[in-house]
Amino acid sequence: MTNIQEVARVAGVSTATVSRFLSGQTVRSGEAIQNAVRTLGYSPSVVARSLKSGRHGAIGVIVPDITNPFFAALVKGINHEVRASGYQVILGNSDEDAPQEEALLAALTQRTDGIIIAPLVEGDLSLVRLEKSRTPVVLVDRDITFATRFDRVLVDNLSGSRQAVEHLAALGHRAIAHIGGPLGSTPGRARHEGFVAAMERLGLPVRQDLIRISDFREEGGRDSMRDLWNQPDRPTAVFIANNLMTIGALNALHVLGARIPHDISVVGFDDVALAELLDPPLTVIRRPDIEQGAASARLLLSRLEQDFEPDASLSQSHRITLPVQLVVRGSTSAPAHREREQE
Amino acid sequence: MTNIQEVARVAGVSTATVSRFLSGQTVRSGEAIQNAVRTLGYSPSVVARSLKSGRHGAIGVIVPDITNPFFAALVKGINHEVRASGYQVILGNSDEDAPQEEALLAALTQRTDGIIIAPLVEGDLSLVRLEKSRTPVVLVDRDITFATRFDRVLVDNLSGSRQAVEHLAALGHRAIAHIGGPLGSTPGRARHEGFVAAMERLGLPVRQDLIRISDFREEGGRDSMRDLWNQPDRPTAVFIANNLMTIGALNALHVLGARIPHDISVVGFDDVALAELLDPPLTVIRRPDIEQGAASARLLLSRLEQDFEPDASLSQSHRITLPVQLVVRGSTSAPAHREREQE
DNA sequence: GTGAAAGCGCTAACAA
DNA sequence: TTGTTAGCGCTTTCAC
Repeated sequence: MTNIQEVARVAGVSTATVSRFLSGQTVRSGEAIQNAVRTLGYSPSVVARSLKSGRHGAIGVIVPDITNPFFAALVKGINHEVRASGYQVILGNSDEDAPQEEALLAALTQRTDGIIIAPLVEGDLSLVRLEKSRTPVVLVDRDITFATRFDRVLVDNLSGSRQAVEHLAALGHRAIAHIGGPLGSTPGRARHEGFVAAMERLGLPVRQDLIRISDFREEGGRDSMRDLWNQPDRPTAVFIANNLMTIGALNALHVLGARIPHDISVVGFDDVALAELLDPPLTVIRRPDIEQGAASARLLLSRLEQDFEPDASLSQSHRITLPVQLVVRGSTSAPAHREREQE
Repeated sequence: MTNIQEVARVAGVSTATVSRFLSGQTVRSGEAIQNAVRTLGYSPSVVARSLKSGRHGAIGVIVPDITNPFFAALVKGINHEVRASGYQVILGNSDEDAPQEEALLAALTQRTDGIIIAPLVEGDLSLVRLEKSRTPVVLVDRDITFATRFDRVLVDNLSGSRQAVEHLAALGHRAIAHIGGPLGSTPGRARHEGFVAAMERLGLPVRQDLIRISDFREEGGRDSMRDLWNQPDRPTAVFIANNLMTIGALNALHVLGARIPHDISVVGFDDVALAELLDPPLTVIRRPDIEQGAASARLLLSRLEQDFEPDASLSQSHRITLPVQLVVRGSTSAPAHREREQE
């Protein structure tokens, strides 16, 4: 790789002049430098620049599972928002694995100027040390219990669960099951809590035998659903805490020969691309995904701008909560065997 | 951020000794250094290390669209394979946009030791200069027309198209439409060529009015399908070149009230998670996705190892082609109105 | 406007 | 085994 010295030599100037020219200052020998740069195919070393300046021109994004369409859409929203800012978006996938997340976080904080992260769990240890540093961090979709310094963009999970339960209850369901995500994570915990709270508020029984805490993955949803189905006293409806588990559960029900919604009503959290084309179309709690990414990117970018100003530390941390919405399609109906409920 | 000098000062040794200790050599004052590191919360600057050593401990992955489940799965395969190697995987999403791809490539080649990329087009200009450098590059899923230096992991697109056409022809279809991707990209070109070649080999008419070249995106598939459906002389079957366009096309047919496969048979390229739960279940060409990522990662990692050896440049570039497979489900059947074909 | 020189944090000779 | 020192490529004072 050619370096700035060589350019300086070819152009017959000092490295300082080349550097100035490259940063947009007007210099006498601009043309000669331009030529030298082109001839040598020179481009400045971002590593050396980073070392010197402490800035990287990049922001890091860490998601727990890039194969989850929700996070893919989130990233899309971030990309779109950051595009014009001059920053590069660098993405890391922790694959729902704590050691990987920790390694990623260490790697990306050293290579970027700020981080957008959906932490694995609310007690995420690898974020503790970050709180003391001055790196701007935005938590997206998943909260942590400490770190008041960080900005946050979340969705109203409690409301989502409530809408799902109220919808099912209004149809006449009492034996409503829940397949939840890890209770250590924000969406897992909040959707579970919202489910329990809504059931209690409506005077419906919260039956532990109808609650399965799983892992936000397709296989987990499949196994949990199969398990619920094989109970002696089956539920007439199920509320599933994310898209991948819903897909798994639908596959399980398909294999088991269950008829939806006749045998069981299904509400998923997160819309999916094909929801309307499923047999039957899927009733879901829908939430903004691209917009959630965009909001977190805007928050981070404004922090980065702020960093250049003296009174940076004064500004409060922001917390944005986006609304969610029930979308009723064909996978929910009144329970077929109402009499079973009377036992 | 504390640096190595401070650690040295606290431990009462020189920076060189600290550096040696950190790189695993045995030093007399190891314990004191260990303590200083812990107390100060020190971790070495990867930027400074990179500048000094020229190595980054990371590999870059550039995909055209992270919201495409195929690429998400590809990334998963890469992650899984790289996990134990000590390298970090850093991901970039070019969003099917050439300037973004170029910027990403520039950014990642400077921050990583090697690149896995699915280039936008076969004449990708931003890869030209990389060929001259010594950065290891693996092309995955999409080829380029130059650059014999690079390794490649592709799938047998021609065979995929042939299998799709033969399946439809065997059912009795003659008016087979094709919704293709950009002809400048490998999968777009190869699947289109495969379609035309298979049609000709079977003596079926290749009707230009039944071919739409689109963009691999959901909206493109939807628009193309609507367009085909509104033709005076409709096709009885359609072969669609990727998953996202297939989803778009299915949505369009749903809105138009078309019955699948009665009114039109559909074959998609790429399996989708919910294919079996669709109404009707979707017939597709399936290909290995995770495995394709894993293969490209293995190729890159072996290049990186090679780089430490003297005769690195001697080794040939590799080319791996993975097979694809027709999966027949419910979206294909014999055409309903055979008589229309006789006109 | 320009050049000399210091230094960002680290590692690898080279001496001791 | 350890310390001294040079230097990776760049930017930015400070003199001129």
